[in-house]
Amino acid sequence: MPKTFDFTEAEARLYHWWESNGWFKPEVHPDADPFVIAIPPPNVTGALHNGHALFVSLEDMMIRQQRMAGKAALWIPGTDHAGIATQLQVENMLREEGTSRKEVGREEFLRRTWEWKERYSGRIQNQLRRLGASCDWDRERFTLDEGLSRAVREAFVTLWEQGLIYRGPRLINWSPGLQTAVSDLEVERAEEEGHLYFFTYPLEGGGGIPVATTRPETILGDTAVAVHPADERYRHLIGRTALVPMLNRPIPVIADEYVDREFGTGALKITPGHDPNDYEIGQRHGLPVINILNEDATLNANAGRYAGLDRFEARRRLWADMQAAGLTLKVEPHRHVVPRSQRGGEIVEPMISTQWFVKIQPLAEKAIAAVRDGQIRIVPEHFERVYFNWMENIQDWCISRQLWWGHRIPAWHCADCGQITVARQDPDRCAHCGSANISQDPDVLDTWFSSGLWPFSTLGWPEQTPDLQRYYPTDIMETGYDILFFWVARMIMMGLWFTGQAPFHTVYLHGLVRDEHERKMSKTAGNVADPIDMVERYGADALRFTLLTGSAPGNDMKLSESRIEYSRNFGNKVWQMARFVWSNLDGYTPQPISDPRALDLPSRWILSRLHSLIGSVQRLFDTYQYGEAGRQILEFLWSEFADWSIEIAKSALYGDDEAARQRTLDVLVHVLDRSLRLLHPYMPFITEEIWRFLPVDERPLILASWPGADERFIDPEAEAEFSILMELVRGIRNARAEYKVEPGRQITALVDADAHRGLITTHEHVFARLCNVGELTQIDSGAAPEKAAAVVVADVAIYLPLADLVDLAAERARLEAELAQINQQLARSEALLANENFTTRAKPEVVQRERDKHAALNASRQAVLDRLANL
RNA sequence: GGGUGACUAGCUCAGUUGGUCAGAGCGCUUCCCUUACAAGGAAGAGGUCAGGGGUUCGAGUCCCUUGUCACCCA
Repeated sequence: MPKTFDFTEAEARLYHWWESNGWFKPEVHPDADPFVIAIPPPNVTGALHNGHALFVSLEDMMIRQQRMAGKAALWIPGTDHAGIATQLQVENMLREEGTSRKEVGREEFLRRTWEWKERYSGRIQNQLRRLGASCDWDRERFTLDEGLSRAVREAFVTLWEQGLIYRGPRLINWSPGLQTAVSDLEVERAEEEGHLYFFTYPLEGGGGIPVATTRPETILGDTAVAVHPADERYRHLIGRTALVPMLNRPIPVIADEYVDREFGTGALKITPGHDPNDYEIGQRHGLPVINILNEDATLNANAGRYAGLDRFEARRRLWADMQAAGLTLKVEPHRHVVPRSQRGGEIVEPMISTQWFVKIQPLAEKAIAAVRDGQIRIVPEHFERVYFNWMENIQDWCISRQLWWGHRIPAWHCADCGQITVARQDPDRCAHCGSANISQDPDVLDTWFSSGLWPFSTLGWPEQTPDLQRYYPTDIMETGYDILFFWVARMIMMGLWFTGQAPFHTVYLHGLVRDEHERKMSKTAGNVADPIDMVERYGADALRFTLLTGSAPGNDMKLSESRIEYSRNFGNKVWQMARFVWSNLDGYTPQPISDPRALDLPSRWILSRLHSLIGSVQRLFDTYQYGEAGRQILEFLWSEFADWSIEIAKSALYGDDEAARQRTLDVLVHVLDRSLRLLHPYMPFITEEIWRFLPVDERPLILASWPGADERFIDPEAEAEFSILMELVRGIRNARAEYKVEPGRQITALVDADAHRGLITTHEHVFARLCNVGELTQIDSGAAPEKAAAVVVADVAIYLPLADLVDLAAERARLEAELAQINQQLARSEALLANENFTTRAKPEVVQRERDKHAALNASRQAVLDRLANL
């Protein structure tokens, strides 16, 4: 084995080896139960950032573990066409070329976008490979693939036929920058500094009502002024007619309890065409709806002389004119919520527009029920409440986008009869009047409409393909909580609706990876870090292990480089452990361990620890606690196997007893073997590379079986006995450090061990190796010399005669401190045991453990007291 | 307004069947290049687990409440 692991070289080689042998495919276990994850498809023209690296690590870990557990593990990779994001990129490119999408036309634009897609789609595949993703590349999908497009069409037509898709004018969110409608979810609202404009709404026949607004230009679209019916100030004005400033359009003064008497002037201008609340009020009162905006957010003819002006320019001009007309009162600074486009960042305008909608209620009901009755489980559980909270207040989904990049809506408008034909096959005639004068709707579907079908469209739906039959429903949907509504909820709704089955039984939501300023990774924030940078510096295993152990499900994490470095160091540590074992394998033939009870104490101890670890890891995996499992594996390997087992094993390995050597190697290899299996889903590369050097299994580690805990190795007695040895070693090391004994200086020790005399004499080599004690001599109680440091554990007292170093006063102080500590613990223990409620109601093993502890403490206390008396 | 989460060592964070759970990394102090590993080893210092109340024999761990912060939805 090389002295260190060259991850750069090995990662590429191993990945190719795995992939070219078809080991990422579920067919490696043709008859097994499947285990399926559909990847959350990243934007095809994007690049993966550290947030993506987290999901890749998690999903690959799940897939690898299940594959080792014998499942037909299938991880379906793929990408999303990401309508708005991609179109924006291509439009930017065109702008740089001095042209625009409207200039080049739809066909040319799409050609250019496909070109763009081809150029960038390889980037994500490469990144996934670099991270070690063991996905089945033969089953890779893209949302605009022919098959997936068929699925989209089938879904759309079905919903239309079921009366669940409708088209009509509604108040929607209009993004003037993107020139498309966007869904509620694609609008981000934040408080911003703005102004509150106070003015007088003139009344026909004289007088006026003071009104306040944050968007004066919307005055031009007002169709009423509302006051609270119980407001004494304005009550008498209800029923009168107001005149829209500058336009002199007459509108009624109405009464509505929605009006907040405390806000502004207590009177509210109503603009149903450009405000959701006003729209509601307008509906209640049968008010007309006036749209004053063009698609680019300039004002239209309804704005009279302001037509053609940009919305903000119109605001200034109108206000100036109103000022000149003496209608304005004051302008105050005001914090208010401003809706902005999630993608473009510009202010979104509520606007009346004819769009396509999904009547979502019937779908949502099924989706709520599926989680409610446990068909689908969300991890961590508290997100179920978040899910219900949203689902129960869900609004119809605006699915049309005025974009070109996406699935074109399969609807044709008839120029003759005005009817709509929705069809699975492109029609050439109107289904209603037979006219050939039809044209396809120009809009495309919201990207999430196709993503919602992902778990089954990737497997061939609507065709009943063998893959669909074998691998659907999938098992786990692992993704970030930030797209719970965008995507997960819609997959659940559409999965249930179209396949009659929940698309997965578990939703595992990971937290967000944030940068050092705790910002979410996003292209707009410009803080995206390419995970490959870290892979190149520390290796994929280090990054993966860090991401997997650094956070709890649903919790955000800050990715710190020092943590990645530590993971890299851990990988190296594992490599060195393996190299040590490997270097002792000359002439060794592995033997299974047949009788654990025949082994020495350190062996029984580490085997017991290992198998309890295996059990613990299994329990943690079963409850999705991957981080904790990973940390326990590290803790075991580093703090138990390396620090104790390997060190102690050296005595046998360097000795002359061939049988002992064989037994020791059997144990080391056994532990290493199982540990590598446990670690492989976390650190696939280094573990696979080590595996190749060990005489353990013919199969590659990626296909090796997942270990199970073997009860025969669980040995609480050995663990208890060995912990005494550990405590003694630590005590001696501590005493040596306190008395500043040079590490290289071998010392002798006198032992006064009561019942544990045998334990000490049998393990002299342990003390020799771990704390450099050359010779252990048994002595009678009280026979220790004065000038010696005492180390006490249970009924064992070890004296280190450090004549020239031991200062009696210091030693007394040391022992006094220890006594105080023992007394403290003893007091707690005694109080507990004296409590009848505890001894009768606590679990027996807990009580027994407390009794053992109490006995040991008592023994220690007596020994320390004796020693103090003798000093 | 509705909902969710966080508050644990100087910093970043683990701690999900309630009983060695008071931990890890980094940082800090003191030693050691001991033939697997200085990407390492050994020994330490450091926290009344935000405040209060409750359930329990026993609570960072469950319940209520207060405070601060963050996020989501309207």
